[in-house]
Amino acid sequence: MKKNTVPEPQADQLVPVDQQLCFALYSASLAMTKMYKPRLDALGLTYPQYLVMLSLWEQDTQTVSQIGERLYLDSGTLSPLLKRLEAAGLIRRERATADERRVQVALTDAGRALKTRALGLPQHALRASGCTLGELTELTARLHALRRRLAESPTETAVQARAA
Amino acid sequence: MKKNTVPEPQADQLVPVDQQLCFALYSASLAMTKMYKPRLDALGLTYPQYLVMLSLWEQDTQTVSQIGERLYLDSGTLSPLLKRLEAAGLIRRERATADERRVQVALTDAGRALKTRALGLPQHALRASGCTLGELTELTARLHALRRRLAESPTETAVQARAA
DNA sequence: CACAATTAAATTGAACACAATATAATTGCC
DNA sequence: GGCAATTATATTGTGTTCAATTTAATTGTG
Repeated sequence: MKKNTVPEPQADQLVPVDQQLCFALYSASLAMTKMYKPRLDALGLTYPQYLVMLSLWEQDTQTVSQIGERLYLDSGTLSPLLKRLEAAGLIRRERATADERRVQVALTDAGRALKTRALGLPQHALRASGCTLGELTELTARLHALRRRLAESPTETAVQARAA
Repeated sequence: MKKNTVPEPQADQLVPVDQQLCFALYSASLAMTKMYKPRLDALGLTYPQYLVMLSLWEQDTQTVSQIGERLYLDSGTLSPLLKRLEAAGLIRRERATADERRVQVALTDAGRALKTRALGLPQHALRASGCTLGELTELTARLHALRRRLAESPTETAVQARAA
C-alpha cells in the first residue's frame, strides 16, 4: 500500500510548506500565543513577559543572564522587556553590589500577588490543546529534545571555520 | 513505580515553565528559526519571507489573502514583508483588474530562480532535527493538529458574548 | 600592580506579529 | 441606481527577537 509515505526530501524537488516541520512549529507556536492572549491581557502581560514571571515565581531574584539561560533569550530581548515589567510595578531591578555588572531581578509584592491569578493558565492550555495529559507531556519532552538538537546544529560560520 | 508521572495541573500549584507545552513550543520554534538563519542569510531571505517564497514556488500568483490563509498570517504582517520582497526584486505586486481591492503577488524571474538554491533546506533541517523521516512526519502532523485545535479554542470575547 | 581579555547588560537597527483602525472597492438589498 | 454592509489591503502603534555594537566592571597574566 504505502499510502501516506513521505519521500525523503531531495535537493531537486520542492517540499510543500505544510509538510515542513519548521512551518508546523512556527504556526503552532503563533497559535499558542494567540490562544493565551485574552487571558494574559487580563493580567496585563504579554506572552514573553509571562514566561519571565513564571521563571521568577519559580525562583525569585535572578540575574538577567539566569533568566536568559532558562528561557533561551538574550539581553537584547530581556532588557526592554524587564523595564516594562518594572514600569508595571511587578519587578525590581538592582545592580548587584558584589559584581556591579550583574542586575538582580526580584519580584515586588504586586508581582508575587499576580501568581495567584496566573495559576489557572496551564489547565486552560491543556483543555485548549485537546490533548490528554500524557500526550501533552510527551509532546513537551519531544519539543525540548528538538530544541536542544537544533541549538547544537553547527552554524554556517562554524562550518566555514572548520574548513579553514 | 509511577516515576515520571506528571500531575494534572491544578489551579493552586505552579507548573514549572519547562514542563509547559507553550514554552517548549515557543523555544523550539525560535531555535528552528535560528538554525535556518545562516542558510537563509545566504539567500537574502528572513524566515517569514522564506515561507512566502515557498508558498509562491508551490503556486505562483496568489492574492495577499491567499498567502495569508496558507501561512496563517494577516495583512499587517504580510504587507510590509511583501514590499521588502518586491524591493529585493523577487516578486511583483499588482492590483487585480477585475477587483481592484485584491493585490496579485507573482514571482519575478529572480524569484523563480531562487528556488533552486532553496531546495536543499528541508534536507538540512531534517539532519539538524536529529529525527528520522518518520518521526519528523509524525511530529509535523501533530503540530498541525495542535495548531488547528488552538485556533478553534473559544476566545475570551466569544465566551463573554455567549454569556450575555 | 598594569592592562589586555573576558563578562554582563544595555543599546541600536532591522524585521516580524498582531490588534485596531483606515481606506478603498465591491456586493446586497430595496 | 443608491447606499449600507462587507471585503481586501494598508497603516499605525506596541512589543518582541536578534545580530552587532557599546559601555562598564571584573578577571587573569605577566
